[in-house]
Amino acid sequence: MDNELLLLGLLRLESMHGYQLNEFLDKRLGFLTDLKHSTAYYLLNKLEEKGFITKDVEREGNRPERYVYELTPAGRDRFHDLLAANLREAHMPDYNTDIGLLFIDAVPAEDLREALEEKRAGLAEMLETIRVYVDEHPAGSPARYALRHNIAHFEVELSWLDEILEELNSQHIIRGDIFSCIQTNEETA
Amino acid sequence: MDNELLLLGLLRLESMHGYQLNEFLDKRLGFLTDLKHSTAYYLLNKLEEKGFITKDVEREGNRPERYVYELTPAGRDRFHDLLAANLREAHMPDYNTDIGLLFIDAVPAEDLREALEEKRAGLAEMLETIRVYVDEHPAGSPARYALRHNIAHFEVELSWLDEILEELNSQHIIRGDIFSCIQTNEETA
DNA sequence: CGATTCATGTAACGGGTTACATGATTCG
DNA sequence: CGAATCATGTAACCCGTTACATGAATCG
Repeated sequence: MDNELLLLGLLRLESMHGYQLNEFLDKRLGFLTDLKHSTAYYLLNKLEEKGFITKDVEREGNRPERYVYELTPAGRDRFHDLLAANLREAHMPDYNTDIGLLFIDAVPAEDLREALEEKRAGLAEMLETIRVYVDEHPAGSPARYALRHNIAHFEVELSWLDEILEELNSQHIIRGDIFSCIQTNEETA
Repeated sequence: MDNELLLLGLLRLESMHGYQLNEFLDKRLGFLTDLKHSTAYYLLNKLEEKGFITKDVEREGNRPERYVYELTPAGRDRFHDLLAANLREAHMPDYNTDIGLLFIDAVPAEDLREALEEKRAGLAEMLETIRVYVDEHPAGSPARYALRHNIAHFEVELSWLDEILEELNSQHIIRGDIFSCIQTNEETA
């Protein structure tokens, strides 16, 4: 759904052909999406079938033909619906990362430290590449909001890792395994 | 992969049958996974095919038959590999949420405020249910680490939303649209 | 006796990725 | 001339979800 929103949102301001969209996504929105080329083409076809966009054939010089997509009124409605849903919904911060954490008692302290240091280095590197971009975007622009949001999460991640690493270095020992999890009366829907 | 890790990690300490595993996941690990019953059964079969676990038929009284799974040595190796990978790899904090943020210039300020307030309320509620559990887990236990990690991310999310809401309330206007994104020389792999 | 629990699955679908296919054109 | 760019896709697969199916046993 979010990918659909992304495509509609781009076409809302400017009609584009698939290749052009993919270029934009790669080169200018690389910091907030990984949408693959084939996925984009696939989605464009689907959106056209559903009547949210229309396809126009175009050709520039002797280059291959290209299909320029334009938002329809129905597409504009769809965009607003998806946008409202995205802004309204609270969604869980990803917790799959923490699955490994549950089993740290199975890893020798030295290996654990090494692994987490590596993770930390990777995160720090990602953060640095993002930091460079944030200042290049105009203050108050949506992109800058998104980038700062991202940075905030990277920072928690890093300080979180630092906390664990510090405890590891101070001989702090992890007590208990996964079975020390207590019963949580999770309401079943 | 993370789900596989989770199942292997549970079976590492105790052989279990599918239903029992699912119960444990629902009632005691609900705060860090959403793994569905059918997915768990499917994964168990796959893990058995691959030789990471063995299946034993068991029956208690007149209850339906059940299949008790036990980790094999190959499974133990697999567990350690997946765990090492999980602990080592740096993975991007989810950015799909931010796609909506890119288009906030398309929403009237009042609607935007309302939507974000709703998101905020949802997040705050989730956070409260988690907070209750954290104190009930023994200090230094893996589960507590995971819970606190989760809480930290919820907190950034909330203060992040508060920041935006504050700017909205102080008549701060968002300038520029998605096309104000600059070119980021993302290295193509 | 009806609902819930115990226990295991299958079928269809959804969303996305990877790898592959195609073919002209322009660049070095 | 070979490589990269322009331009669009298909096929196979992967991981996971939803909805459905089954059937005995126990609970209230």
